[in-house]
Amino acid sequence: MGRSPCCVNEGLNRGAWTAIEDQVLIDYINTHGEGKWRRIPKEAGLKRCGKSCRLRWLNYLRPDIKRGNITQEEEDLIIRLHKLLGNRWSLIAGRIPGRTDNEIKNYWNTTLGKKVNNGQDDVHQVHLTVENKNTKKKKKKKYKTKSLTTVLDSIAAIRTRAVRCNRVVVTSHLVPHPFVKNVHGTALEEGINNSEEDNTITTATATTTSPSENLVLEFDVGKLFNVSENIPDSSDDYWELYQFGGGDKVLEDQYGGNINNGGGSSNNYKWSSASSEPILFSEEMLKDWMREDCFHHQS
DNA sequence: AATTTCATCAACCGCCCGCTC
DNA sequence: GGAGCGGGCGGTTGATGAAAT
Repeated sequence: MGRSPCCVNEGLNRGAWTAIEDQVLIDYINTHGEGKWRRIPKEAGLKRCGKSCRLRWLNYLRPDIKRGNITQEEEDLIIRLHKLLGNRWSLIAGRIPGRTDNEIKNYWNTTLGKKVNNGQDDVHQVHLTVENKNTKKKKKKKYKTKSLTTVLDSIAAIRTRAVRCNRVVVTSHLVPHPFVKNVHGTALEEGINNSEEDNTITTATATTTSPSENLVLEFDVGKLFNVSENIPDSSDDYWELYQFGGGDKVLEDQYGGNINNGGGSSNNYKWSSASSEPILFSEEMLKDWMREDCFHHQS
């Protein structure tokens, strides 16, 4: 049995919202509050899908939405958050007061994606010849810049949803990198040194039968990112973002975790969902993340 | 001035997840 | 345990105005 549609489309208005519709929605939500979106069209007398009402409210009508151009500070933050979180626009928007995920996503796709693109090397400078729908009648092809997401997708599979990352595949040509060497030393060929004294990643194990094969890292992300014990160094990016976003409380809210920050020894921090599939990262992301200055090496 | 191309962004679409029954 | 619902999310589309030709 298929999934029932979110609403009956017949007789519903589509496209841009009118000022009257906006006012009806605002009045209704001011009286009854947010939520129960599917009830709203019926009860407020709007000829709109409940989802459409939700979107209109969240992206446009909400009183706390900030209007106007994205500032330089916000832009920097978006870039850094995107580096950290990928295309998880709602999470990024959650760290930027007054901005919506839709707005940030649009801003990225139209402006920042290109900016960041221009600062990268050739792998991002991919152009595709595609037929533009608007010019179809002219039988003319033009170049259209692919979105960064699409470009990255063409390089490797990227899981953008919040997942429990417990296995990472590092392609063979990236394995002899300082990060891997520093963390695992000669363990690549001899088996991973899993002692707690000398490894930053103390809970990781890795398997490979020869140096030419892809390295599969398996680890317990809960232990790896035990925020109560391994608070990042105040000099690194993550710590800044962590502080900006409100620290433990935000992680708890966003990931549904239960963070023990009271000095106890238990680690019950959890991620929102689990997957046993390995996560593949693009070469560019791996290179960037493996920069020496990305890691705080414990002495 | 007219036409074409480009940039922007609100809105839509389809998928996913958590919750309830 | 599974079906269905409600809500959330990210990707994509299309209308519109600006800029270029």
